[in-house]
Amino acid sequence: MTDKTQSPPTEAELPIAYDPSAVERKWQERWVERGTNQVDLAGADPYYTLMMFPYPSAEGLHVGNLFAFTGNDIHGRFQRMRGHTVFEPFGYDAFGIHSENYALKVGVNPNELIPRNIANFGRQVRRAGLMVDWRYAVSTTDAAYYKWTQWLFLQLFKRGLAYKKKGAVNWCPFDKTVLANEQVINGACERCGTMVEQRFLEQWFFRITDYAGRLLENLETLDWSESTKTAQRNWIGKSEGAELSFRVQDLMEFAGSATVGGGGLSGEVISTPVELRVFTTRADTIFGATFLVVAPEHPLVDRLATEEQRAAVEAYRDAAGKQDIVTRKVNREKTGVFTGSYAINPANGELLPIWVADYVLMEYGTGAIMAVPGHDERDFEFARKFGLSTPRVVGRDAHDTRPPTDAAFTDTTSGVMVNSGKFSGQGVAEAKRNIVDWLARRGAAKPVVQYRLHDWCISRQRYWGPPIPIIYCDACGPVPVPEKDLPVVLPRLENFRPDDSGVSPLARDKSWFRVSCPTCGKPARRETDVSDTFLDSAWYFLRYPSADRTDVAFDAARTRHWLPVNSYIGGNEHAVLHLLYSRFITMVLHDAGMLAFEEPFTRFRAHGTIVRDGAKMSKSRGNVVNPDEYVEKWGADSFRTYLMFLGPYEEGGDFRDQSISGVRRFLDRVWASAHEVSREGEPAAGVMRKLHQVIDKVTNDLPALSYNTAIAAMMEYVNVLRAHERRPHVREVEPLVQLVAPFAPHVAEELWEVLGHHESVFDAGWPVFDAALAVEESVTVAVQVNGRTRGTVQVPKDAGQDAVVEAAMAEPVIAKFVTGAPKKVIYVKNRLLNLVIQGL
RNA sequence: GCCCGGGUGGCGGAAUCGGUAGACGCAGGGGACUCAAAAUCCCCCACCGGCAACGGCGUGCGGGUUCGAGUCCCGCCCCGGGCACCA
Repeated sequence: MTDKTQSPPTEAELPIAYDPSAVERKWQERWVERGTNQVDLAGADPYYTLMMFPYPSAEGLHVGNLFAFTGNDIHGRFQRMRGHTVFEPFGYDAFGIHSENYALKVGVNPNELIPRNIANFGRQVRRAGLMVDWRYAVSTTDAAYYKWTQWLFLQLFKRGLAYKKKGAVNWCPFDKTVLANEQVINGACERCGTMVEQRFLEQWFFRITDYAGRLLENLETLDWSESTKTAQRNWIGKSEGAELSFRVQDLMEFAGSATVGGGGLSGEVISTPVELRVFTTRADTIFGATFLVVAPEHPLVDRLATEEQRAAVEAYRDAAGKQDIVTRKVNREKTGVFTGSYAINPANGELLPIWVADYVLMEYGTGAIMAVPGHDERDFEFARKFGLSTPRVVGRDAHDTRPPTDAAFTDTTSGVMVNSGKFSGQGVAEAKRNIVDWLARRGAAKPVVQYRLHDWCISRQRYWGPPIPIIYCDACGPVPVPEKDLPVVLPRLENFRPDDSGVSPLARDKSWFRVSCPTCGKPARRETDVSDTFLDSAWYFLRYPSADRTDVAFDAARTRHWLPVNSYIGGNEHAVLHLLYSRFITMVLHDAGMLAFEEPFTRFRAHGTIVRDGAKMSKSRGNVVNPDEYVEKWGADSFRTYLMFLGPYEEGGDFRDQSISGVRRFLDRVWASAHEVSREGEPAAGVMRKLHQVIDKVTNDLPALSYNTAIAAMMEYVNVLRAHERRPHVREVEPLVQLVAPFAPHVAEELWEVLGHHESVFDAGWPVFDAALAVEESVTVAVQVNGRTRGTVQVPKDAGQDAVVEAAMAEPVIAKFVTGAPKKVIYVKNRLLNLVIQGL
């Protein structure tokens, strides 16, 4: 059977050589002619498969893009072959700083640059053979798209979910724009790496914090990668704790009909002591509080500062105000100053000095804390520096009462309360509940839930984005642009470079921003900020099925039919922001009665990243893979299949030039098999057995995105198929072509035609697994003696233990280790026999 | 510091429930075909010892549980990513 070469085929018998470029050109044209990739939006059994749409960079398609798209395409093609009507749309996320900075760098207006990039990107994507229905492609930069982004803003505005506030914001001095907290990485701008500064500007925010609880709870219902869910949970950052009130000594608050001022207090003054409220998750440690700390921006700072301390407090606050947000957030030595005031610990009546320190953040909790240096690392550090005491209130046991000396004792699981009055002896969790209850009864505590999540700042003082649809009128205030006047078209600006002024370049175009008020008709001016790119991408999945509609953002019937998205694939770099914002927007529209569901993506999987030679691809390293080159050399089918083969899809892998040849050889062998088929006689039982094992394997691997192992299984089958000196039977090859189709669509179409079919292989269904054909009649059972493998025996499938023991003892190599009667025999059917002689 | 991943041959990686570690592919070695080369086809390929049969050893390190551990438990080390004064 190795004599395949005995009668070499004549020239005429040689199969037509596989020429990928010819095959791919042919089928890409034919798909267009036949409308193969056009989805019937009213089709039955809809399946919406989505991938994160790309930013169309000037450098063109990156292998990482293609890796992501291909994985999604395979999923879509597979679902189609299984009988679904599959919608696999494509689009471009082309607004934003990334595009604008590049335009600035090369000196080309983004209005020209972006369409050029999109054209190039589209060409590359088409070449890769994606099953995209281009009739529903979108670009966020089209007025027909961003009209609805603006509409979306108005929906939030209408519901009080969009508001303007002046706040400390992250300002990138290089990009000259405000950044969301999410876009600041280790204190630096995520785009350019410049250290971010603090500025106070009027900004538009979305009230995503109103949805924090739902965004967190709903995660339980989603079929998402656990790591993505964890990232979202951490970002939302729920903390359950308590708000505690500390009465400030000798400081009163006046209410009622009282008047305060020149003439002193009037007779009917109602005065109450000022309460300083703190948030804590460790109410159990209240007996260990030795001081309080307020943030420099805390509204009570002025009143807390005593005469003697006023100068020091003001100096400290001013210095803190000049610092950028980042410096404050980075770990560094603690600083602070005593206000001169004291507060009363509601638990034991002790007087606690009140400090101002910038390690307490105004944005979180109440902007004030009770410091328990014995049991909090930061408070410990602060207490050390300023010579404050660090008593112990939680010990390893009831006798462990001496103050921690080296570090705070932060263990909350095993500790026992000490030095805590009547709560001493209780466990931490128990004490926490009891102390909050006890203080609550006296009006000094209430249970509170806090989130780390901040409201979403959507203003950008930049050019390349959708103008925020608001008009400012001196008489009427901020007025939303009436929906009938949308879109507010982004005007073409020749000078779109941002400057230090803190206002958008759009503020230079007077003819654009000067308008009359939609309400009163008086002269007014437009908002000149544009919105965050993340807003563009927070709803694009809603737009796709309705991309051809000009009258609505998303058509109700189509949305009902297609959404939520069945499968969403994307990069983990968007695991937090994009997915969180999309979920938020979906919830808002759900609450507005426009969507029946509140979660947009039923299933999400993050794909891995591709590195090359063990390192991230980057221009500076010179290890960037240009897909065009490889498609040219090996064909899109080989390239796609190789990308899926180089590692587990959800982990990515290492790109090696040499290794593509193995995948190409595999496709060559499939090609040859299809051209050599025989229609005579019957398929070989052994081949059919392997075939059905592989059908089963591939059918299970594809939904799990285990593409690399599916390909390995198909390779194994081809090895079996071609191991015999015979022409393969048509029934051995047809299912193979179907299995290969999602990976290598062009070759599969060609071979399907060669095998005599007229319809697209993607409309030919999926091979049906026949368990009876896949069954092996004999199996190899490993035989161990005392747990060490000593050999194998070939036995009939499902053989009983006695038969296997007998077969094993018949093998001298095994029997020689059996030195006595087995004390115990472990038999795992069809797998393993273990004879235990010694031990036990 | 905290939270996620991950560590298996020369390389990329398999091993679904604790059951023959290294599937599949690349690279390498040998052979067939060829005037020759490419392509194709066949064989070998963790490491140590051995001509071989075979034996030993082996999944980052150290312990443990088990008849049996890449897989489970405890304690570490290293690499990649995310968060980072969030009370």
